[in-house]
Parts: sequence; C-alpha cells; structure tokens
Amino acid sequence: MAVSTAGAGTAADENVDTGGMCPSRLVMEHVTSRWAVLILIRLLERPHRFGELRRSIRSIGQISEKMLARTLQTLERDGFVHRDAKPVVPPHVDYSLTELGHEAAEQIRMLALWSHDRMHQVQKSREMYDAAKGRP
Amino acid sequence: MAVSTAGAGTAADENVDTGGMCPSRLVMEHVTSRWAVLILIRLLERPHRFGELRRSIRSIGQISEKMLARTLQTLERDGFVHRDAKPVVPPHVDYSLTELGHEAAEQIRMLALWSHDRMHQVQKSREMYDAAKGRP
DNA sequence: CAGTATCCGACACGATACTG
DNA sequence: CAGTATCGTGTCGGATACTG
Repeated sequence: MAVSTAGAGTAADENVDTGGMCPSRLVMEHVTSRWAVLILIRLLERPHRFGELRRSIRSIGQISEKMLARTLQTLERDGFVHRDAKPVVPPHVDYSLTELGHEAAEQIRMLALWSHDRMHQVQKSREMYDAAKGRP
Repeated sequence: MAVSTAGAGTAADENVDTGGMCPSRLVMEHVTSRWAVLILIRLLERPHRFGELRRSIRSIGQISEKMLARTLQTLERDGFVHRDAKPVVPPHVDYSLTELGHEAAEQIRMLALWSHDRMHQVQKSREMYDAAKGRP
C-alpha cells in the first residue's frame, strides 16, 4: 500500500493529488477523522437530522456547525453517507448510512469499543511514562 | 451507545485537561492518527529501528523525523509501542509492539485492508459527487 | 544512528454572524 | 432548520540545522 499527502497540512484531502499516494490513505483518514468517528457511530443506530447530530455530538465534544457540515459533506462525497433533503420549509434533511458507510461504521464502532475498553489501561501507561520521565 | 466516547455525562474530568473530551477519544485519535497508522502496520510485521521506519514510510509519504519521533513517543506513552534502546555507540533503538499495541495494530490493519478494498468504489463515488456538483 | 531545536507556512477547528 | 461566510487561534507538519 502506499500513502502520502503532498505538502504540509493535515487534511488537505480536498486537493486530489494522486501523484505517489495511495487513495486508500484518504479513505482511512476520512472515516477515522475526529468527527467522522462520532457521526458514523450515531448513524449506525439510526438516521439523524443535522440538528440531531449537532446536539448529540455537542453533548460530548464541541463540534462546530462548520465542522459538522464539512465532515458530512466529505462522508457523503465518499459514499458513506446518504443525504436526503426534503423540499419543505423549514428544511428537513436526513442523514443515513449507505451500505458502504455501514461497513465502515461497523469497523469504527469496534475500534471505538476497544478504545473504550482499554482507555484506563492506556491512562495508567501514560501516568507511568510521565512519572518515569519526571514531570514536576 | 456510549460507544465512541465514554458515557454521556462524561464531563467529569478533573484529571488532565482533555478539553472536555472523553479519554477514549484520545486513544482512538492516537492510533488512527496520520502516521501512527503506518507505524503500527509496519511494527505488526516485525520490530523496526528508527531509521528503518523513517525510510520505509518516506518511500510512500514524506514523514519528517520530527513527526516520526513525536508519533513514536505518543505511542510509547500510551503503551502501544515498546522502545528498546541498546546502550551502544552508535545508538541502536528497536521499536516493537506491546500486546496492547498489537491489538490496536490488528484493528488498524483490518481497517486499512478494508480501505484498500473499497478505495475504487469510493473514488467512483467522489467522481459522481463532483460531477453532480460541477467542480470547475 | 537516533534523535532534538527552531523557523514558519498551512490548515483544522471553534465562535460568531449571516442567509435561504 | 440547515447550512455558509469570516475571523482568530492552536496545532500539524516539513525543512533544516544541531547534539550525543
């Protein structure tokens, strides 16, 4: 496999430079990104509206509307999320997982469960590391 | 529920300043980070020296020594990677997976394989999305 | 060889304000 | 309600030079 992003910057995914870089890297980064993880897991349970996602995620992390919108667009563009905008007023938009997105979300969910199971162990490790390094 | 992040009312974090985010999020983010993914997958195969990792990863992505060192330190601190520095000159340092790191790496590897399998499908989706949106 | 230190640009991200 | 536009800040990340 190959991977790489040209230039600096973390997620300059929007610029499509396939030169020397494996596309699978971008797929990975999109589904494992900070907010995509939380969105996918929520959509695994049921479809959500924009505001539902915003409130649900805000309860644990301060996602901004900008980032929620951007992440949803990325996921939609990649084919992980289906956007269903009903032509009514006020607007009503439902986000749901595609089959592809469901596959991704399942894996992300397993990783999230694992992270949750191991987090105390990791925290212990960090404390020991910091203690050994001496941080007064 | 409470999958990706610790329980809902997890705001009680008087320890370190996690920015109000759940600890399991940090675990996730460390193992799914840009360079950690590549490092973990390589260490799954066998232990590597610093320079080996640098060269191996540079061949596909331009990781700098700074980021390689920083990522390795993070992984070591979290207890995913074991650092074995032999007291010789010139220095000889081996990095290997801990048992915990092995668990993480296996999952990351599965995700990477899945990403590789689906990347063409994702690319197709992106093309269709861009075409529909009209990207000049 | 295995890092560390410094400079600096690029982007992620949150907060806020605004639109359809 | 569902976004977009704009701004300021923090962090990521590469390049380069230096140390043990």
